[in-house]
Order: sequence, then structure tokens, then C-alpha cells
Amino acid sequence: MQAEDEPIKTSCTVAHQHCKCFDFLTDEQRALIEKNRVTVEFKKGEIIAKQGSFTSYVLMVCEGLAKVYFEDKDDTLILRIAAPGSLIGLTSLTKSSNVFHYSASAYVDTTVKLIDINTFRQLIGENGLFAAAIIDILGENSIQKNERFYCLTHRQSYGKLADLLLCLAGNIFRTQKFVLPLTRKELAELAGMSTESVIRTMKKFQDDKLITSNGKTIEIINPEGLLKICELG
Amino acid sequence: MQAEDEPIKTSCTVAHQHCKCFDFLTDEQRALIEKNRVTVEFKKGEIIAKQGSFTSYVLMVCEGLAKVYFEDKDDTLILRIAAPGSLIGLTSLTKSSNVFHYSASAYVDTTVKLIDINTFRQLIGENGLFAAAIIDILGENSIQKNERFYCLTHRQSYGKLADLLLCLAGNIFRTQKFVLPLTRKELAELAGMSTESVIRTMKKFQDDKLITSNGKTIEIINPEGLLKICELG
DNA sequence: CGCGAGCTTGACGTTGTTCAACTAGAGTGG
DNA sequence: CCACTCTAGTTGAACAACGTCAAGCTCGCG
Repeated sequence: MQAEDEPIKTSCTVAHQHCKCFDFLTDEQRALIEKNRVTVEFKKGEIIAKQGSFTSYVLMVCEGLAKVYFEDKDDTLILRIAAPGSLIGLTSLTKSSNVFHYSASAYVDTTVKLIDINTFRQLIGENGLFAAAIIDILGENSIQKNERFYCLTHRQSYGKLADLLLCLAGNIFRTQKFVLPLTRKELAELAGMSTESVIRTMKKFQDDKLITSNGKTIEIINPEGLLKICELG
Repeated sequence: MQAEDEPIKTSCTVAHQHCKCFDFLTDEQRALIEKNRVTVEFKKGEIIAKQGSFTSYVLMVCEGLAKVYFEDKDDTLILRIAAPGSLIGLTSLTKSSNVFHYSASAYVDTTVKLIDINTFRQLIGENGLFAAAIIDILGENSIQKNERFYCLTHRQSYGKLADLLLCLAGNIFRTQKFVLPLTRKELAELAGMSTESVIRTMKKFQDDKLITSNGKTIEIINPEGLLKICELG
């Protein structure tokens, strides 16, 4: 029940809510943004942004859930989950290379605002508070990525999955019992392990009375136990 | 010999040279920075910044080589190598939590400039070009970290070490033959593998005439071969 | 009712870690 | 100048964790 106020702190946080940055804009500046943005709805599974393609906007997730991932050859690495309030494409603000450096796709039906990148740049230049807020967001993303990085490289499967489940419950769905809109394969991709290992590990968690899992419905019964598993590795 | 102009592009780039940001300052602003910074020399092995401690400055590496790493319990994850020109501690610019989110220590004797963090914040607020440059740096760091992240999670030991060696040659030492100031253990930590595996893999690379290694001196003979190993995994 | 995607299970193989032993070289003190 | 010690490097063997493969299962939907 510790949903809103004090979520269990997991190290491999996969998502982050924010977007206070627009609060620092003047009315005029906000109007400028409004004038230079469009809203787009993506269906489940559709690609929202494609790594390597030119971009002329920054994305903001309004509703839904998106997967932000890095592609290389045939393999992919999920960088984070973008929940409502997340910005995508800030790394493309660099003047030198305005391409997407990662891809994003919709886990579920997702609505996204596309904000013109030059407007974005202009506001950074003329509004120091806005710029500082963007720097904050980049910093937070960086910190979070470090933790996910650590989790995926230093923990073994039990720890990785425990961490992911706690993160989904605490940061994405904000309740201990949720209906997962992801397949086991997608869970596996998120935890950086094979589908079969996810299944086996989930079963173990069930046997140990840490969670219950009935199809897509997952409930975390013993969060402290899961947390202990995270910490042990 | 393709040192300066077109280094081989490795995916697990471990370091990044930059710091054009100060070019955008006015003379006055630069003077302000000069007034609010000190220079410190760290001996090899000394801790430059400690994760979790309060900070009142941003660091800039002037000479030497620093390890930037994330700590958790007993284990550590190296985030990047900071070569001269690298800034450390940008993620602490957030008003909310001015602590270091990672540690840094000196691989070799290293001189560092400590720049007052409030001066830094002030300049971000009043100079849009400077702010944009900082955002660029954060973005570049992020992109680079993604690649390292991918490398450490998706490649196996041959690929990881090959990538690291190419990166050291191309980005840090900028020559194909260099004297490594790191132990095998430190190499292992960088590549995310065990010391023994590093040794065995290095031996294999030697047998395959990809590198020569004599104590601390390493020469890359066949960079294309190493690159191929990276790409294969 | 039958098909197919997702899920589950077991067997097996591979990678890479761990442990333990051994070597080499550098620094130290008698 | 020679043991002594300590660290770094190296090697081999055993083991554990996971991924892969193959097969069967289940459930929703046409």
C-alpha cells in the first residue's frame, strides 16, 4: 500500500516520471510550444521513433507506455520504459547530429506529443530555468540508467527479475497488484534474460510466496523478500 | 595510424573528449569561473569524488586519467573513463540533491579543476549557449553510456575485451601501441569480466595475431580483426 | 473445432566464474 | 647481497548459472 508517497527503492529503476520543465515557461513561451507541437496516437506495437532516422522533434509521452531501446544488428537493449510525463529524444538536441540515438515503440496504445526541436532549442537559449530543468531531467535519466546498468550487469537472474517486478509495481503501475500488458518475452527483454529463465524464476518466486501470478495478473505479496533478493544479487 | 582523424568506431566507447562548453562564455563569465575554481592534484589511486557525499563543485579533468564508477555494496561498475577534457559531476547540478551519484578515482596522477557548482548553475541560467553546450555534453555522455551498456550486456568476453582494447587505443591513448597504466584486474573491471578471463582472452588474441602484449605494453596489430570480433559478439 | 501465439517444462551444452596453485618481479630489511 | 614477502600475472580444473533447443500445453479467436 505504499504506493504514492514512499515507493520501495529499487536499484534497476526502469522508468521515471517527470516533466516539471514546462512549469518554468512564461505564458508566451508555453503558447509557442503549443503552436509548435502535434499530438499523435500510436497503436500497440507501433514504432514511435526509429534509431538513426532524422528527427525534428522531441517526444513527450502523454498516455500509455513506451519502450525506449537501443538497437544493434539483430539484438536490442531496453534502455527504459517511458511512462506518461517522460521525454524522449533529448539526446538529439545536439546541433551536430539530429538523429534519434535510440528507438521507441508502444507497449500499449500510446499518445505522444511531438514538440518541434527548434522551438525546444530556442527556449533553452532564452529561458535559463527551462534549460536548467532540462539539464535536471538529463541528469536524472543518467542516474537512473546507471542503476539499471548496474543491475543488468552485476546481478543474476533472481535479482534482475525481482528488481524489475518491484519497479513495475512501484514506478509504473503504482500498485502491488497489476495486469501486465507485456508478454513473458517482453519481460525477459526488460530483465535482460531469456524467456525461459523468466518463467522459471517467476515460478520460484511463486513457490517462495513472494508473488502470485495468474496469467497476466501479478501481485507482489512479499516486497521485502523481493528486495532482499535484489540486494543479495 | 588512423589516430586523430578517423578512429575506428567502437561501440563500447569508454571515454569521451570534449569541453567546448567554455568557448561560449563571455570574457566576464570566464573570469567568473576562473575566480571560482581551484586546481587539485590527485595521486594515482586516490579518490577524486565519492558517491553519496555532498558536493559543491563540478570537476574537470585537466591531465591524467580518472575512473568514474558506480558503487553498490561491495561491487562496482565502471561507467566511463574520464580523460582530459571530461567533466565529472554534471548529474549533481540538480537543485534537489547535490550529492555525487557516482565515484571517481585516479588511474594515474591526475590534475582536476573544481568549479563552484553555483557559479556553474548561474552561468547555465544566464547564458543559453552555455546551457545548450552542457545539454550537448549530457546527451553525448548518455549516448556513449548506451553503447557501453549494450556492449557489456550483449557481448561475450571476446567481444567485450576487443571493444575495450580498440577503445583504449582509439580514444584514450590515440595510438595502436601503448603502455597500459592499468592492471589486468582493472582491465577486467572495465570489460566487466574476471581477471582470469581477461588473461585467457588476451592470450587468445595474441595467438590469433590480433595484438601483441608484453607486460604492460600492448600493440594492436589487426584492428579490423578485433572489430570483427566486436561485431560478432 | 482447429489453428497459432504465447507459455511452460525438461534436457543439454556453453560460457565464464571461482578456487587453488604456481611463477615472476619489485621492494624491503637483515 | 641474499632471503623474504607481497603483489600481479598466469594456468588448470571444477562448477554453476543460464541460454538454447525441442517438445508439449493452453487459451483465445476465427
